[in-house]
Amino acid sequence: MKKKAEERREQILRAAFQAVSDKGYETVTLQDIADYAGVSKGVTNYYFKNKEDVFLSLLEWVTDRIYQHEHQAVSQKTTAIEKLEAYIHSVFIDPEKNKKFYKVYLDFMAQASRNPHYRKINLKFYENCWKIGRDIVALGQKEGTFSSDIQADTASKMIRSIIDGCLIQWLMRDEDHLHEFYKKTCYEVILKYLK
Amino acid sequence: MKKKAEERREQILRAAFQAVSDKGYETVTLQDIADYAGVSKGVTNYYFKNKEDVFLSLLEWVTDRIYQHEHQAVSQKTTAIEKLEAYIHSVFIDPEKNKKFYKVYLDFMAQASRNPHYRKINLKFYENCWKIGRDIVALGQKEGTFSSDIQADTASKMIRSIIDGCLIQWLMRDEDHLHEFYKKTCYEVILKYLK
Amino acid sequence: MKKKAEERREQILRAAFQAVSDKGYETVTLQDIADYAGVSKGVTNYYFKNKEDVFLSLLEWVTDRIYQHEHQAVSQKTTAIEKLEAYIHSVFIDPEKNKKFYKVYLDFMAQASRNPHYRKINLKFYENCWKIGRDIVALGQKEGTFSSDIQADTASKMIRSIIDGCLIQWLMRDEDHLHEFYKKTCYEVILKYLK
Amino acid sequence: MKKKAEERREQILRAAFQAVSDKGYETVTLQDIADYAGVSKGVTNYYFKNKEDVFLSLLEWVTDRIYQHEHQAVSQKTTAIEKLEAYIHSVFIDPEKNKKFYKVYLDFMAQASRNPHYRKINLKFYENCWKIGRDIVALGQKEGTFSSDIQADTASKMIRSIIDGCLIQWLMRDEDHLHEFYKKTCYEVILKYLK
DNA sequence: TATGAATGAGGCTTCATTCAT
DNA sequence: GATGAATGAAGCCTCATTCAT
Repeated sequence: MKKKAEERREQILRAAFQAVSDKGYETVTLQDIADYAGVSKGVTNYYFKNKEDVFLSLLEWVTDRIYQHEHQAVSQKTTAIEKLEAYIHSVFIDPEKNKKFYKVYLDFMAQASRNPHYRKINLKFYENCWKIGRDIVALGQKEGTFSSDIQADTASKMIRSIIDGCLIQWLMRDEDHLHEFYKKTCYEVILKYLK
Repeated sequence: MKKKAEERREQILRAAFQAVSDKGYETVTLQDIADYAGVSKGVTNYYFKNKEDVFLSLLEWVTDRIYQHEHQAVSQKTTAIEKLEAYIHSVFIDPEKNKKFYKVYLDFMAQASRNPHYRKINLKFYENCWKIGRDIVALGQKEGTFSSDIQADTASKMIRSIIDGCLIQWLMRDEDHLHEFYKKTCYEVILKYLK
Repeated sequence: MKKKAEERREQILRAAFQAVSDKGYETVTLQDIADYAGVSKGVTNYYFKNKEDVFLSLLEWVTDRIYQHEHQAVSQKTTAIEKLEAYIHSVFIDPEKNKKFYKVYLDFMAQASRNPHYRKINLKFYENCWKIGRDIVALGQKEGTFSSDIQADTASKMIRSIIDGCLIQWLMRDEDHLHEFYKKTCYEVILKYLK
Repeated sequence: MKKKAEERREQILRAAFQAVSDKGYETVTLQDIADYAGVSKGVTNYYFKNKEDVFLSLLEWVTDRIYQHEHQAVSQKTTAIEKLEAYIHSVFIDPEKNKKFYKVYLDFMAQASRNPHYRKINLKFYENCWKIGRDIVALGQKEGTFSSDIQADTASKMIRSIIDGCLIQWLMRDEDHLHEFYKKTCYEVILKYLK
């Protein structure tokens, strides 16, 4: 039954993800989430302590999924350049998915700016992302592909800043066709920075 | 009397800015704003059509102020490098102010991701910022300081992406002392990109 | 200045009449009335104690005007039948005016059913109307036109009941062209009753 | 469970009827209705979309109940005169009930004069009432009791006009003992008209 | 006299949460 | 486990009224 419960929770989180993406963090109601999940209103309160608990769980779940996806993509490549490409490629997955995630992610960052619980979960996500970046940079330096003037640690922070900065700006412009532009340019900026 | 009303509106916007920064876009109430402004509850509805009108006005007001400040800083310098430095310097003004603004700005971007009214105001802000960046890059290219391989237009988008990406990451980490790090590194990344 | 004030009050009452007819007793605001009167918001409170005072004055003013009009019409005729015709004619004046008045009058009767102040004013109106009816019936009986089986007093109550009943039903049906039907049939019913 | 909900709605409508009768359409609050129903404030919004929905439902419910009552009374008699008597008797049921209903009904007519939703419901009520009247008149004509000069259709409109006109005037006069007078005279006027 | 800025009470409505079934 | 009826807190908004100018 532990198994069943786990599935139920994920079903709700998945619904919550879609619901929040559609309606926004503060606008979405527990009723909305229940509707999206195709369950009754009470269920959410049965599997989660309260609304905030749903959202904290959602942030954790979604950032972890994103990270796993990125990690997997990168780990399948061998050279630093290939890994960097794979990373960017997995991050800029496609307009639909990026939109869905970054809408929710912006909501959570807005919360995180005032609520340490969200901040803590986001920090874990950051650290995972930084790790990916740091490893790529370190590998590139070992390969001689990237400049040894830069610090892998510092670079990892910048890589994620640039990625998030680009995808947020892309989201704000609300023109799907620019996705390609931001993906390509983001990659170029990072590459030039690392070389 | 037109004058008086204008002052009143700004007084309320100023209060709203502080209130939203403290409590968050969705959490803040009109009562909060009135309290911050030291006026009665009804005043907000007297000077603004409704809550959303306050917020739209606030976004417009605050982004315009920011832009004016940046513009002024840059226009006082003559070389591209000086201008870029001045730009970064005026953006990364200080931890307190950056925190205050980016908290509110994140809130608004979260709204903008679903509400075209906010998106439109933000786009105007973007365009202003891009203009600053584009002019600096174009000048740098004319001076021979910056590479002529890059497009000023493209670069201007990246400059702002990097800036916002850095400041958001900085805000999320909630460590004031990192402000210096992000400011310096942001500048370096941009410079390396432009050269 | 007593004169001036009286004119101002009437200007406001006239505006209030139109405003209430358009928007309804409970929906209309003092601002609406001021707008209709082309004066500033404060004026209403200057010439009337409060909102209820405006409405009480309005009911008094409008019912008195109606009565004066009816009275004048009837007094110009000599025979009972002519007077009755003139009465009905002046009551069923035209669709536009009947609509305007009965909308307001219904509002006031709804109030009067619970508020004795309105009830008292309406009673005065009733008594005026009854007087018209009673005089017509008495004259008709003296002439030998109307049956002497009926009591003039009783008949006067019925005459007004039938009139109001007809015009209210007409108003509720919201078909202007039925005005003629109700006018004609109302007259016939009364006549048959009196003969 | 559908059953339970239906009962709840009726419980609320019953409470609303009493509350509106006591306090008036515009004065009554949802809190009042909840109090009268002995439930919490939220319940009303649970069973009805909003305040207007409560009122529309109330008008429909109450006019239907009245009609059913009248219809039943009439259908138990066989001759036209008996039916007419039964109709008047069921309409002029007693001062208490007439007061309660006509207070509410006046409120609704005041609304109906501007709001087509109310008007539509009232029209259905009218049509039901007219049907009762028309059938009585037609029967009377077939029996030879009533004049064949009048049109049943026209008469049905007049019958209801006279009834409403009398009961409204009676309500406005606020003297319970006059109930008998209006009942008797109303009947006489109608009878004389039909003969 | 007249204006309209300011106040604050009060109502509708939404919704997280509880809890009996 | 699951449901959804019921509660009541809290916010937005409207508007009569006051009052300084």
